[in-house]
Amino acid sequence: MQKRERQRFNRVFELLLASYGPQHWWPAETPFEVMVGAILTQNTNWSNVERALENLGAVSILEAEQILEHEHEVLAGHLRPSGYFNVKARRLTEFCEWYVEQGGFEALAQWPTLELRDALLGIKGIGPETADDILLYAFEHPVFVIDAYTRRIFARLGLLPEEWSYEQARAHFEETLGPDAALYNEYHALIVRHGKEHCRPKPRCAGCSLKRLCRYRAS
DNA sequence: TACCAGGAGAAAA
DNA sequence: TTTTCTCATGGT
Repeated sequence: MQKRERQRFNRVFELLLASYGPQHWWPAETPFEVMVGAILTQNTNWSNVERALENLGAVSILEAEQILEHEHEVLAGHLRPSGYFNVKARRLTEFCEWYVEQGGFEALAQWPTLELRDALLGIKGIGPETADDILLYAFEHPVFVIDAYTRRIFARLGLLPEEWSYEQARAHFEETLGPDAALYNEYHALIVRHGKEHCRPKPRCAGCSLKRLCRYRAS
């Protein structure tokens, strides 16, 4: 059963990779920038996040200590293009306070996966998807990221029940594919690429150019 | 004009 | 416990 499921998941990955090629994720210069991007991209188009990151980079506040030196209004002003700027300024500040308290990247890189995940989920504003983005793309832990595109695409392919919780879906991907951070990295990036281009909420995959992928069904 | 975008937490039912 | 509401800019 699991072997068959693994073949299905691998087939989808092969089709995506053949269609789009390697995505070289995450689009960031440093692990900390990955973390900032993961918070800013919550329910927001990435192009808007890039504007906010450019604003932060332009005034040299792309390090945790630098972010903490700024007032909420100043930080929120730089984050404005990413939307929800007041919420995200608070979330980014709370995250940076924790990050600095723990000793920064080098210290956190020594933590076991589950311990780090639990700690991240304990920070207000860091939910499961954001935590897993950070774990996978900043710390290279083998954690599969489940986002809206993953749910939509795999539900339409008949490979993921829509009613499953985040943790159920993540466990299913990880048990099916086996622990492989490099694979998870590329797979999630390809899912987002395909989701952006061909799998919008409505209409259901009409006009999708990936005929073989979108016709693929578990059988 | 309406919809959508790489969520999360608080409030209400 | 589950559902609904709020946060907000920018592109299509």
